[in-house]
Amino acid sequence: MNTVTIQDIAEAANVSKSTVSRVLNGTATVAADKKQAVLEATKRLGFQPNVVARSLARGRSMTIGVLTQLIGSPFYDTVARGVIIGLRDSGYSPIFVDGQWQQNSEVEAIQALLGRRVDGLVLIGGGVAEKDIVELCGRTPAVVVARQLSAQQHTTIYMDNVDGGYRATRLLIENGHTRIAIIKGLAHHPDAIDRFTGYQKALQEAGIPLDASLVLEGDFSADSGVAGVERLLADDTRFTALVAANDMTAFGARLALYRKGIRVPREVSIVGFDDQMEATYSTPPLTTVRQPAREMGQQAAQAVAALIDGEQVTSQCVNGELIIRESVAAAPE
Amino acid sequence: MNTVTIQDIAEAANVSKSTVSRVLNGTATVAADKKQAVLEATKRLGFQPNVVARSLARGRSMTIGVLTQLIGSPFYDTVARGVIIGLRDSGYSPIFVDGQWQQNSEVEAIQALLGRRVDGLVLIGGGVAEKDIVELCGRTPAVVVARQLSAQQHTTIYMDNVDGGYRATRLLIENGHTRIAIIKGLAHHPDAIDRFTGYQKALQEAGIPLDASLVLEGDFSADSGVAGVERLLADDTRFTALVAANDMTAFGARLALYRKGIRVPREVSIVGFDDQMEATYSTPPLTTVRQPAREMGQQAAQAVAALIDGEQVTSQCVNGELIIRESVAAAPE
DNA sequence: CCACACTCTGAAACCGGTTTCATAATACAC
DNA sequence: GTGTATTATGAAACCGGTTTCAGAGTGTGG
Repeated sequence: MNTVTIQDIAEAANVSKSTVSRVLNGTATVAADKKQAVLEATKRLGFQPNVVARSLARGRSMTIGVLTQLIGSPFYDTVARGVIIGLRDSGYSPIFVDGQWQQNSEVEAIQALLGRRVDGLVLIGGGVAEKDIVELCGRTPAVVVARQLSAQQHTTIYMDNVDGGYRATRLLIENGHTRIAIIKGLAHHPDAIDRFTGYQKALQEAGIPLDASLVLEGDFSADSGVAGVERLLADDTRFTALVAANDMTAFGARLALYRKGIRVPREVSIVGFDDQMEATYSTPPLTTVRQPAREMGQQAAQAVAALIDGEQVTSQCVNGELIIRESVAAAPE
Repeated sequence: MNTVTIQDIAEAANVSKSTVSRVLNGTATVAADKKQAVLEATKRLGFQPNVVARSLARGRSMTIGVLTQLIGSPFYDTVARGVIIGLRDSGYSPIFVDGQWQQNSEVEAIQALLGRRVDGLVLIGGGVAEKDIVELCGRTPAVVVARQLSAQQHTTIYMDNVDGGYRATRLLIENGHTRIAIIKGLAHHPDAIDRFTGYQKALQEAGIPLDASLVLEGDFSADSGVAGVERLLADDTRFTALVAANDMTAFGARLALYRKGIRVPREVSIVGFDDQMEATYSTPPLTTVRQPAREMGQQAAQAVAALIDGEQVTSQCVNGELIIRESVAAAPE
């Protein structure tokens, strides 16, 4: 049975609960012989302090609540993994809840975390309105990651997606492409909107008019990549390059092209977003804008720990990194 | 401030703590007017019960500890996701710790969970010896998933990897292949060993002698897929089909073949393991043995909840499902 | 030898809930 | 109308720790 309590130790060592606590936490000096006795009893009885009781007494739970959006892209998983890594050796344990990209379930999830009296919060993505976040969290330190917020009230760590979209498109233009299609992400998703903005910006800068027939709707899924390319082909829209909302969409697009016997990159160049693991090993290896997902998660973890310790933490905007592989080539004649 | 306690509600509603608790939990009948007053005060003051205190008092924390191995393959992530889904609406929240595939850190991780007085444990994969698991967990219900244990002491949910390896190889044989290479997973990983056993079994049954030059070491990574194929090619070993330890390895192998201009599946057929999301969209779409990762996680979650409720739960051995796509074709003449 | 400072240590209060127990109030039967 | 069963409710104990507080014991200085 695992129910060895501090009281049992106290009796075994012939001291009081208080003394046991002091020995175990090193909060005060204790006579060497008693200390020894306590330590011995602890070992002998296999005492494991009850974290729940300790949390209650101390008012700190030593847990960080993590709200994540697990459905869909591997990106959020990677951020979450980063949080785990960032928390390692910090003494905090993460506890995860899933927002499912739905506002009401996100709110519920955050409340569940708060009810557990987490010491801090990491919110990965999500769609809850900014002011609600502020209100919900109250005094609990929180950092928002992989999502851009306008308010200064929260520490946020995010990638500049406008810049990312711009650079992806820019790369294609530099390779001589002018007929550049784009398959967008979820219509209301800020990342998707920003990337599209970057796309437009690059086009405009190069004096290439925006052609609506080259702009396809999508939802970050591989299927929407397939559908986008099929649509382009069915409409007989000429294009020599493609910006995909993310790598999954790029994979879908690449498959649709493969099915039609269209060579990548000889006939069509592709750029993705995220740099998920498989991008390195797709055929051809995918050129993509790397989102430093793990690093962002890690930073978020460290930021929230710092916030709990009362330190000031500033928001971070990281830039994506263009990973050049083999899915982009010069535009065909 | 979020520190509204049950005491505050009691005062506001002019009743005792006990009554508040009874109203909130429905544990006893309370006069309608007092009930009303309590509910009103709860709402007005925005009371959120302190889960930590409640856990301590009830002796149940309503959390399930999940030990996962996050490093590496997407498979474990998917199982973890399944656990989250399986726990949804059960009232339990998962709390994750990472074992990093290292025995000592796994033990530490489990102890951390136990210290948090989790009500149950889900152990995903991992390498801790069986008897240690039994000893560690003590009275805490635990289920082991994605790992086969011999002892009956724990509920375990796992895939039959021997059968999986057998069926993958069998498929290739049925397609007329006799020169079937295999790139194995981590040397001491039970899944890898079992899959290789299945491979041998299929070969033997078909009267094909085992050729050591067709057996390559690997570690479940895409890189080991690349290396395996390069090795085969460098040694000039003839092969027309390839069993990969998992999908990532298959992707690596496929890329290495692509680099050499060897067509898949026309010249070489490939079978993978896992059916991770990208397998559907690789070029060509990968034929693979699907591990029902999400389902296994989900089942594990439900099993542990059932165990906590004192129900009997039996171990489950699920069979992998052969997902036929386009990476396998008849052996060339 | 006494006063005072300082070090250890145990008793008790506390964290915020749940649950037992006793009692007051009410209902019901006769 | 009295006795008894039943119901509603508050006081207090409890979960397992931490922390405050006060007292005992020891040491030092005058």
